[in-house]
Amino acid sequence: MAIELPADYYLDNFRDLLQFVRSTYADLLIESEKQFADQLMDLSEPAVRLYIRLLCRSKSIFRLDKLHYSEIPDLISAAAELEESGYLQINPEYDVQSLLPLLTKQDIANLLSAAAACEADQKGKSLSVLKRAELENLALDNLPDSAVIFQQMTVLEVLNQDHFEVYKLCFFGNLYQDMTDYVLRDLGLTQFETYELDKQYRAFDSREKICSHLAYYQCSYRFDQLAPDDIDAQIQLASELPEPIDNALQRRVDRLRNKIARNLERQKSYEQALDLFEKSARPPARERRARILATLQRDHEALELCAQIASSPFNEEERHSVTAFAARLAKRCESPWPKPSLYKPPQHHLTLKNREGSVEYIVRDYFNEQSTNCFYTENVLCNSVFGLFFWDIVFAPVAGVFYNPFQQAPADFYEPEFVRTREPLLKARLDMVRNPGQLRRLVLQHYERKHGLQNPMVNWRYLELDLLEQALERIPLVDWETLFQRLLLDLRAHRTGFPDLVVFPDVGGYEFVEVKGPGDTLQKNQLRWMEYFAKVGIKHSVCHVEWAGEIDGSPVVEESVIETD
DNA sequence: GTTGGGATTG
DNA sequence: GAATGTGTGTCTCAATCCCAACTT
DNA sequence: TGACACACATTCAA
Ligand SMILES: [Mn+2]
Ligand SMILES: [Mn+2]
Repeated sequence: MAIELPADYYLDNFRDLLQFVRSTYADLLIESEKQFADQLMDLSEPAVRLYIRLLCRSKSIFRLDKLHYSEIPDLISAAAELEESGYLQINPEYDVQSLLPLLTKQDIANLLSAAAACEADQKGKSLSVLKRAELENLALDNLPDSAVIFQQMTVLEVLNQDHFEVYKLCFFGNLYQDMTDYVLRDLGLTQFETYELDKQYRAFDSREKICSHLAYYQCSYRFDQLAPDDIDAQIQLASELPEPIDNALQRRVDRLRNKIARNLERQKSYEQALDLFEKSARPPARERRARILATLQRDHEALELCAQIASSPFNEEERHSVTAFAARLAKRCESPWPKPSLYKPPQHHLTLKNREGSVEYIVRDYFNEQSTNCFYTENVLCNSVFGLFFWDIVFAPVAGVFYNPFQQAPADFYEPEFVRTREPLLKARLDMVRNPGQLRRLVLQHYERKHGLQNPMVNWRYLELDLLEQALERIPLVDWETLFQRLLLDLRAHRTGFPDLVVFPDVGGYEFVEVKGPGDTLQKNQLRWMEYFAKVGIKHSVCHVEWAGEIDGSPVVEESVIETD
């Protein structure tokens, strides 16, 4: 199914985005941003085409001689027109360092030997054995001025990228999506559910919010440019983070704070890390603070923080994260602390022959040779059935959560208010589970009708129909209900940690099995699912695998499958 | 001479 | 043998081109 | 370009 895009595809897409934002955000755009769109649309088509081509590429400077667009035969006049109207700079005043990425190794070597020849400074002919970075250093020392580069080539710099960023941010609500979303959709590669787009709902409802989000992305970008040991710059950067003025920004800023602070912690800048983590409201900020305090021997403060976490955890994950740590800490400073009771799931041990492929597939195939049918699904099964069953509620028309056609989920999907806002719908749907046939009907119906459409919980690639059929047949309705209930408690955190395998014995029933190869142990999120299984009576176990013929990795004469309990 | 990481394209 | 921290690989949209490191 | 699960190393407490 080769889908052809119209010849004007990138013009159309660009105009669509620009015009949407230009009209929807007329009250929030500043004058220069509006002019950016208005004047661009007055330029000749070849000029606009060239501008969009360059604007959608990842760098901002280009070599004219490397550009070849069959639909723009006269690049020179298009570029001249763009420069005339301020959308392009020809041969911008960049220093040698900024221009180097335009050059190949061969280019740099040629420039160097030309410069050396002029100065009668003979260097060895062996420039080509140097690595790229070494050549660049040589160039920085020996190429006096970017003029020598401009003698060899014409350079174009695309201007007004910052204005386009504003348009993209307003349109998508973020800066990680871009024009390729149009292409992927129109090629049929990622298809989105159709939901009502009300023009009154926008990603941002004030200029201040737009600016704050832009500032956040600036900081995020700058942090990625910094060296990990550049402590001062990171602290400075953290202090420049914008005040979070909506939930989305709060989430983004706190995630960046955590990222920076975690790095400071790694660099042993503990005090600064503590300060920054304290500004963050999101896990694992408090946990990290407690651990830092403990390494600083400030045990009582650390324990106090653990007590705070225990009494008002952000979520189950955060509460769980410090249980073992706090107990050890309490023992160290002889303070009282409830003894942590770790759930121990049922275990069994398998000795199998090692072969190519991951241990999960090996165990799956082993089970399939026994009298069972077994699938390696991890989170796919539970999440996908959830997504299919609640499909229309996920995409229910709630005010303000859909503002562009490229959303795979409503804006609030991973926030607690997702459940709060849709409480009656979710409750009614959950009550439907126990009615025989309803779950199966809705899941299969959505599997048919929505097949291939993006959904935050559905993984179409790994969700096979026979898995779905068997799971719906074997897993009792009450079990589905309890699985959904846990997912709804925290869609972000509980969508992970589901056991590797689902096993359907020929004799009936089912079981979730987590596979652990040599040296692997249960992760915390996996243990929490198992704890829950135990509480609600869902059969589950951990299957530890050892390799036949190996002891501690060295071969031993033995074979055959051994199973022990 | 191959390959592996990118950027670009539709 | 827990409990930590840290590093890796696998998803990737797929085809193509360019370029820089190399017997992988 | 992360999210997620796993692999591996180090440390520490019975
Ligand atoms: Mn797994
Ligand atoms: Mn596993």
